Amino acid sequence: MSLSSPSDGKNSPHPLLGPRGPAGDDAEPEEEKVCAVCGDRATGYHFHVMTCEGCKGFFRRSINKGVRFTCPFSRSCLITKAKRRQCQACRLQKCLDVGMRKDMIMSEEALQRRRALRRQRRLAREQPEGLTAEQQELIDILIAAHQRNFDSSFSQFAHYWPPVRLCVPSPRPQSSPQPGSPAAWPPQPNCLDEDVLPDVFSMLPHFADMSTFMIQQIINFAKDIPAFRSAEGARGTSPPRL
Amino acid sequence: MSLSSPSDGKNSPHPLLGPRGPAGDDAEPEEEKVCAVCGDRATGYHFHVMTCEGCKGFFRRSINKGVRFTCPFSRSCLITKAKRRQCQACRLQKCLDVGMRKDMIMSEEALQRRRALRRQRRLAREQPEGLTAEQQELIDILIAAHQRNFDSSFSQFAHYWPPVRLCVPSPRPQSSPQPGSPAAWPPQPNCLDEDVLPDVFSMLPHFADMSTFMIQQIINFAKDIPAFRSAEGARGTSPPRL
DNA sequence: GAACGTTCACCGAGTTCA
DNA sequence: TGAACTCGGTGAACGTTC
Ligand SMILES: [Zn+2]
Ligand SMILES: [Zn+2]
Ligand SMILES: [Zn+2]
Ligand SMILES: [Zn+2]
Repeated sequence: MSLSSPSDGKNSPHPLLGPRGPAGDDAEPEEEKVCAVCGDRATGYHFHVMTCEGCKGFFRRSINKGVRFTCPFSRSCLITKAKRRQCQACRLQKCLDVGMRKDMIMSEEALQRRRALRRQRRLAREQPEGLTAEQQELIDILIAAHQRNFDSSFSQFAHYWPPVRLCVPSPRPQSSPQPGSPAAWPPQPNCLDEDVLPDVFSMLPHFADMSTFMIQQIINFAKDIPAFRSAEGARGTSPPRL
Repeated sequence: MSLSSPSDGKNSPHPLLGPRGPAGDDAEPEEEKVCAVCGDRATGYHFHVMTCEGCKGFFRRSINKGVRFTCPFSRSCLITKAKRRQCQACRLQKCLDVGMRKDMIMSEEALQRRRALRRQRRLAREQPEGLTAEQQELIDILIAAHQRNFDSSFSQFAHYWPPVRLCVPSPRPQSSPQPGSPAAWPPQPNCLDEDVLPDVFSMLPHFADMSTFMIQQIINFAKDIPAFRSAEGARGTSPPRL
């Protein structure tokens, strides 16, 4: 098998994994699954490389701790299943050589979020919450509508940069930001002098655009709620087309 | 994200417009079915764009969960079949860029309605399914016999008016109803005086007639039920001839 | 048949503990 | 340290509706 070439067609999902292949022929579940680092039995792809459980954990721990190992020998130790624990420096080097990617280790911040989310879910699962089925359904509808339509990161507002920054007219010879570039935000306090106030009016069309967008979001949210639609039908009022 | 589409040949105007391929060669396997997002084999239009099953599911899940992905790189990752799982942010961005429409994802409310309707139909379909064929047959027989023999409007009782109304002997010079005419029913309260009680006995023949009619109806109903007929044969009892 | 949703093994991250 | 876990994302296969 091609040695762990980084461009390897790792897309081989073993089409015979299903109903077992020991039909008699091939008779070889034969695991090409060999750790690219130490040669032990691999358990799958870990950080983009087929490795064993040991090298998987070793790589994550080493990278996360950020320690720098030192080889007591000539930095060319052979890494085998039996000797992999002898030299951490060469083991880690081998991990990197075969292509294990440190960027596939979750960041500490991502971990925090994941842990918090999981704790939350655990709690919610263990607290039955004496709610009616209808109540739970309504809650689900509201949550889904909110999640679908609320841009929690406000990334859509990136399309609504003002044509000219408010602080540009400032006499200060500051680092003049390029128009439209997302730099120097929020505006510096010195930008709030009243000498720039007249320009505020020139921003009105921009504010109008943003308001339109926000109202659109709210309408989309409301459209996902049956109570709103039924009220609309009863009153014959239709949401404005935008 | 205009620059994230170097290999973005998704602008192919019509991969398979119309029933005939452009090649003219009939019997064209036409593997123009390529996912506009990742290049994998597409399975049809999903949310307004020709995509594979993976991108279809990914798009629905991502939108419904409302999560906001963050690209660990420069937000210009190439999306291919092999690498599409590497960066969810760029994959979702590509989905939106090629025109996948989030408004074609069913809202939670629509899903709940769909699920409820399906449960209802399933239940209605499986409820009778829980019965034996014989049981279902017997139910049909009973219903048919009932519908054939039960006079749900009691219109037949119109033939059994008493020859003389109970309240006729009353001294009151009321509107003496013509015999056999369906008027002034139910009897007025003043007819219930005990001075008319002796006349009740004169009604006995009338009651007998009515009872006879009703029993007749019941017998006719029973005759339409095979279980009754077989019991009759076994015990040698025969229904009274009327 | 097209295009929605649903299901459910499977995969690979992290996590636990001897 | 690593074998054995938890668990959420993934996507091929499938069910349903029009
Ligand atoms: Zn290993
Ligand atoms: Zn070494
Ligand atoms: Zn795709
Ligand atoms: Zn990216």
